Amino acid sequence: MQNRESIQIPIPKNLNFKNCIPQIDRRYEESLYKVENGCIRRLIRLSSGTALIEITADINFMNIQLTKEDISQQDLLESQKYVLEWFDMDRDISLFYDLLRKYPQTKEFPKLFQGLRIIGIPDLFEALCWCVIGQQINLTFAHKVKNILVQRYGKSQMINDNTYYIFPTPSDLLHVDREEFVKMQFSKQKIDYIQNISEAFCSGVLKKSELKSLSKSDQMNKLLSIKGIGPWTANYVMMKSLGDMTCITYGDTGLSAALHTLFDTDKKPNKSTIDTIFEPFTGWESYLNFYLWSSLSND
DNA sequence: AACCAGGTTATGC
DNA sequence: GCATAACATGGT
Repeated sequence: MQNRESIQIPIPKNLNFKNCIPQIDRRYEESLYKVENGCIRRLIRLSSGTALIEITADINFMNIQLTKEDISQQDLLESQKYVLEWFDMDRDISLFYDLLRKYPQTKEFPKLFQGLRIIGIPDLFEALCWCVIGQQINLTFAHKVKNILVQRYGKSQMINDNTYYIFPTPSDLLHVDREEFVKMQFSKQKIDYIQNISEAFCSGVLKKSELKSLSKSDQMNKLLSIKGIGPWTANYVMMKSLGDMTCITYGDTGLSAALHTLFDTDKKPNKSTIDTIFEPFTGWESYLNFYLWSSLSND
């Protein structure tokens, strides 16, 4: 028997739910959540089982509807924590906005993207797999591959005639035959990477909570020690999953394009060029990186 | 039809 | 250390 409960979270300064939605609801197929009329629905994993959350917002509050069997206080707490992390709500970004206004290339950002937060990927394993899938292929295709993987190996639940999926766990993928991955259009190289990463989680080499307690350079080294995780992926997941605010996705196609357009750099700016541009944003590199990505689809 | 895509590893100088 | 090739295939 499904029960329903709701939670209200006051919306912090410089968080605009409506302006966050385009970052979640891209024009790609997506099976991990549904976005419709300003409402985001997705299945999430709580310690006592899965739950559907439906997120809406008015001017002052974010409203989270929880659907689950036997909802406990703990479930409500964990759901709230999930949303706070997903939307990076526990952060005051006004200092970042002050910095953006200082420079001609970014001074319009606070207006253009008012209240946009880094949209996280709370599941570290999902973030890493997404990086591997997306490596060197176009995003349309990458989303197709991800959706097939999710629908085939992720847990699903039917609620009110809709099927919702959760990204597969490392053990869900650990023993999937290579042939099955080939059918899903993974390259042999990417199959190795996915299996390496799954194994790292299953054996305890990689664990989000443990990684979060390490220093930045230790996190980086641990991630880079796994075959399939390079500098781009390490920075990406540290930004999107570990809450590190100082990440730059060097070599990233989108970042390069944005810097070329806005800062008149080479089409593929090198590390020192990028560092010079990011230097004044120390402590907010991830946000600048994220806003630069957003600037690509906003012309 | 050619070129590119939310990169990473292996190899060679 | 830095440049280059191989990976692998759909999208534009």
